[in-house]
Amino acid sequence: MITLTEENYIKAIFHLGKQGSVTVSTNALAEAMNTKASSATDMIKKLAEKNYANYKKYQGVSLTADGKRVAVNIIRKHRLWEVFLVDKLNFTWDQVHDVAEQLEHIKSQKLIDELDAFLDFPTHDPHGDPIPDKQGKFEHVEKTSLSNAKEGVSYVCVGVNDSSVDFLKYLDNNAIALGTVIKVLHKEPFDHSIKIKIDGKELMVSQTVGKNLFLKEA
Amino acid sequence: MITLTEENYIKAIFHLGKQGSVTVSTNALAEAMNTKASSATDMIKKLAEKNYANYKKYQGVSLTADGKRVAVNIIRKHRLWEVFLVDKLNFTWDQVHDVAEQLEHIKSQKLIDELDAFLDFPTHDPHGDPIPDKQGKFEHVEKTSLSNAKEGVSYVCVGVNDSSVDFLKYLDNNAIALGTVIKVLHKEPFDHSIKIKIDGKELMVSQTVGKNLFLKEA
DNA sequence: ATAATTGTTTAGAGCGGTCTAAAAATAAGC
DNA sequence: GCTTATTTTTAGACCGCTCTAAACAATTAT
Repeated sequence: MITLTEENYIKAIFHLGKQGSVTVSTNALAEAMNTKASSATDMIKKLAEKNYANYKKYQGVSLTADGKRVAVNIIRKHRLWEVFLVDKLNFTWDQVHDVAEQLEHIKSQKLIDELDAFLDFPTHDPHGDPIPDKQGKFEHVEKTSLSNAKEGVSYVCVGVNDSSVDFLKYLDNNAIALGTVIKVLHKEPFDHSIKIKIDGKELMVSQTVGKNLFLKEA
Repeated sequence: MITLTEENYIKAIFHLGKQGSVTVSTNALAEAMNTKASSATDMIKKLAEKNYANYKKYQGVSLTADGKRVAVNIIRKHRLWEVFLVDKLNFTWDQVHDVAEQLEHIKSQKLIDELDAFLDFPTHDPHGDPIPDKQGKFEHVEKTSLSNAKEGVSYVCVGVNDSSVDFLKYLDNNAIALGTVIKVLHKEPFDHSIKIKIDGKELMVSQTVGKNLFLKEA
């Protein structure tokens, strides 16, 4: 039996380490989980014990095939529930995260299969992230952060990294949503702020925004 | 903060003690929770501490107004989820219980309000039990068990007590569902089995069935 | 290359929930 | 009413997950 907390750690390792294949430091994991390094160490040991993680002392942690399977499954559930909340229950994209964090741990294969069908097999969640299919297959989107985008090029917004309520509200206030066309006008070397054009209007965004907004070339 | 386990104990006290107002013995509670009496005692103390339960040593436990409010809220969530699973996700009434037991603990007021609206404010769950409204109001159904029904009288099936998979499957196999009209032909004093008529066909059922099937007069 | 800093692990403890074993209170039998 | 049986509570322990404090390894600086 896999425990709630174990699932959450596995998910964190997956996200921090680019699908769990890159090794993640104990501190980074602890920070992501809002716990202390010692707690992370204990959990890492347990995950290694149960064959969900690869671990060598002082060398960080990555996921085994089993661990990745678990992670992808949770992510699938999380994102399907997000679609449900937005499409059927009138949630906005900044309201879904906390609830989906709870719903993702419900254990029932039939539930998730039926939900998938009920939602008509969606491929992306409300933040633009791809939903793994039943086999765990991911459609990998070619995306770059706004910070790494090229001056003078037009992009389409395909996702966000930070999904905090504040950030999503900021985007709403500035008319940035999935599918919004964004042209990069100028990248300021001094403070890494970026001047962009949305729907004819110019807008100056900070480095923080640049790092958390994902685009693909239009 | 109220814990998962606390919620489950409160729910059990509510169900065992006729809406939580009747005092429940430690053993009965422990049995319902599949744990030992010592564990139940500990939890009862904690619930009393937090003002969810009335407790005097060796005198059993009942719910305070607060405790009842919590219980009703969980039951509301449980039953709404059951409706969702059956109406929207093609679950049968014997498949919903375990999943609803998990879903009932999801914390989000908006979630349950929206779900209620999405399901068009249902008043009963798939087992015929009433769903408390947002204010916790219960429609109390006048129901008797088949065992207590009178010979020669016709009834309508309005609910079940035991919602084990086996029992619900048994009912399905014998074409008994909510709304089914049942006429009580003869109650056998010797083994308390009961002869009933459903849809023109006669059927003999055991005392166990009689105790777990709820009817109201047609 | 040695010292200082940073990152990681261990040791020991606490909390929530469970258990067993034993003690205390209540209920039942005669 | 006294004894026996049952129910309930207490005491002490363990597991999962967390913490702090201290030890240990790795990295960086000088």
